[in-house]
Amino acid sequence: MHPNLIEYIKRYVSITEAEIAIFQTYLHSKKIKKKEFLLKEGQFCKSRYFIIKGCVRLFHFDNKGNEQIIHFGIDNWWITEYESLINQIPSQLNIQAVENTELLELPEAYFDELCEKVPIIERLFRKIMEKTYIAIQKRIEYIYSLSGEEQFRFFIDANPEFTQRVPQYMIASYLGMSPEFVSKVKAKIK
Amino acid sequence: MHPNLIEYIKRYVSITEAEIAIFQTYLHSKKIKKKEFLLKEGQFCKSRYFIIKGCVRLFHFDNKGNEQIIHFGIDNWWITEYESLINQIPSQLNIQAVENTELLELPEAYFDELCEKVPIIERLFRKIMEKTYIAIQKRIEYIYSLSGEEQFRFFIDANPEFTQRVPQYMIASYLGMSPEFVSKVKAKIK
DNA sequence: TACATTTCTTAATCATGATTAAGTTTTTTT
DNA sequence: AAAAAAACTTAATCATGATTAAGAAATGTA
Repeated sequence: MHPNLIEYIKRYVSITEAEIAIFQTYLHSKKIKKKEFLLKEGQFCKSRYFIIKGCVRLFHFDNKGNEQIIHFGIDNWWITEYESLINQIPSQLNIQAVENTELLELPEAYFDELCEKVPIIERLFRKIMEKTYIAIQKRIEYIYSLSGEEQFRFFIDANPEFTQRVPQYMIASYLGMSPEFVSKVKAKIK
Repeated sequence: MHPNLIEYIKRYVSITEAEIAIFQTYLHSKKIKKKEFLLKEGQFCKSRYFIIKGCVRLFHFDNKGNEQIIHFGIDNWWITEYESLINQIPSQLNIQAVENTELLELPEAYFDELCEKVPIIERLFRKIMEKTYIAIQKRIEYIYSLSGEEQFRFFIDANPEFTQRVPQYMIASYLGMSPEFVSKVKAKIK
């Protein structure tokens, strides 16, 4: 198994070499080029993906036809479209590579089987979900308590790596702001 | 075990009578009166709570000293403050009863033990978290794609029971709007 | 190197929804 | 039933950040 994933897992749970070996058999690696899609609107999402290296964005088109970025994924993040994956319905969202991206794919079809063989995996994903939930709840807190300018400053302070890797207009979209406004705030900061 | 919780569990996983019986031994019932606190800022959150009947709100005070409601919990919802519970840090949020509320308390101290005895519980909570995550991600989608007026209309259409049970200014706070604005929109609807 | 595409910037105007300030209605308490 | 407190309404003014429109800079491609 890729050392990044082993290290990631060990941040959440204790796991044996044998358990890792079994987990490994359920994963296969995948590479997508910049601008390629991992999932398109209307398709069924059938896997969870661990990003070894790269960056993807999860987005949809809002009622006015504007791209709205829901969130990003970068190195050492799990990413998937839960609504499609869990409810087995067509995805309303797209997952697209922002950079050339190297992933590990964990197909959902065998996920329950894996959890029965290696119950610690169930715990791992329960804990990942809890952390993810804490993060998204904080995001809502910031949306409501900070001004647009404060949100942008906070984002670049908290995620300096994104600022390098992701075009500014995508950060604007993620933060629900117009690119023009971000440009104005940026000019003010310098 | 309370029939509401049994029914709730069965929506997510298959569970035997024996497993329910074990789960039961980890729960104790609790009642809080309207305006009483389940958790106060600064305290450590040590349990997950299942609401049998009633309504609570999870809120904090923002930088301007305004109450900001993060979310509500009503009948047949699990509620807790995950950041405090998982990271074992003092809570930044309050949980307060909006109505007299009847709960089942599941202490976190024995949660891992319970999951080892009854592994299906780990799966149950993993699945609950996934559903919860889908819901909160949709909330972010609506925040960014709907106008304030649309968000309010959508909320009351999707949650007519809340409109009856929760004061209007709390719904305003949950939606990140001023009570005056909600009042204006409501007048427009009639 | 030149051309094309993508991304970013600047500035003017406009709209949504906050704030302020009264006043009214409803609910709770005495 | 009266008084007090809590919740809601209305209307005027104001601010944040969107929209529009144009152009500049950066990046990619022939």
